[in-house]
Amino acid sequence: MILLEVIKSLSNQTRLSILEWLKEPFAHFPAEELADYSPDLGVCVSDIAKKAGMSVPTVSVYLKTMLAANILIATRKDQWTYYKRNEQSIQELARHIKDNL
Amino acid sequence: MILLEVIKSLSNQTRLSILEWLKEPFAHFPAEELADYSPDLGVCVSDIAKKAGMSVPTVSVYLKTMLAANILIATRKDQWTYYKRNEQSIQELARHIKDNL
DNA sequence: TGCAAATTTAGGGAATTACCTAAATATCTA
DNA sequence: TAGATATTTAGGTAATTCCCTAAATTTGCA
Repeated sequence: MILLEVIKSLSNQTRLSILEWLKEPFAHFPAEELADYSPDLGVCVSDIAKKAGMSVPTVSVYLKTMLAANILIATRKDQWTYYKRNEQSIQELARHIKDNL
Repeated sequence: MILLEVIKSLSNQTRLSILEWLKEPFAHFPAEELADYSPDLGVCVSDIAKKAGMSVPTVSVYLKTMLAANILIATRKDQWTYYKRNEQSIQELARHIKDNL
């Protein structure tokens, strides 16, 4: 884990919020959009962009940044890319800060 | 704790390194400079700046940023300002990421 | 094949951050 | 009080980040 990369991927309010929204999708996204939601997949880019009130390209890049830091997991299915949290990496981050920072 | 503020204060390699150096001052600063070192106080600004290879003003601002985020503790003594880690806050950060992020 | 929907990639302006030097301030000491 | 040392504040340039629109790509489907 490259700590600086992970921290940078979280050093923006929108990206931090996305991570929180994905913790409980049903609490943050309209039910229609989650019609065929699965915890395996997560939420697609355009739904996240709508929630963030930002353009799809901006959010797409944000998600890729977090994916590169291994904080999110992406799955392409048909024409959608779904993102979910990487709970293991988030716990690893907490552990790393606790023990090594 | 304002998570974003804390994360931003750590989102720079130099600031991250400073936090690590302060974990074990004797492993990272010349013994002469630590002649009257005390864990209560920590290390002074100019010693940290020298170690970082950066100007004193830059490092002074960096340290203030981390102080504002409550990740460091500052003590003014005579004409020196000493900085040490705020271990409690660092553990609180780890806990916050573990439980709330 | 060809259109439609979702996403990604490119390109660019605005805002923020990085980091410097110079100047101002604080504090000790002669 | 004057000088020396440490730090902070101010001010500026360069690099990076933010976040947009336009264009290109991917994939499903008629």
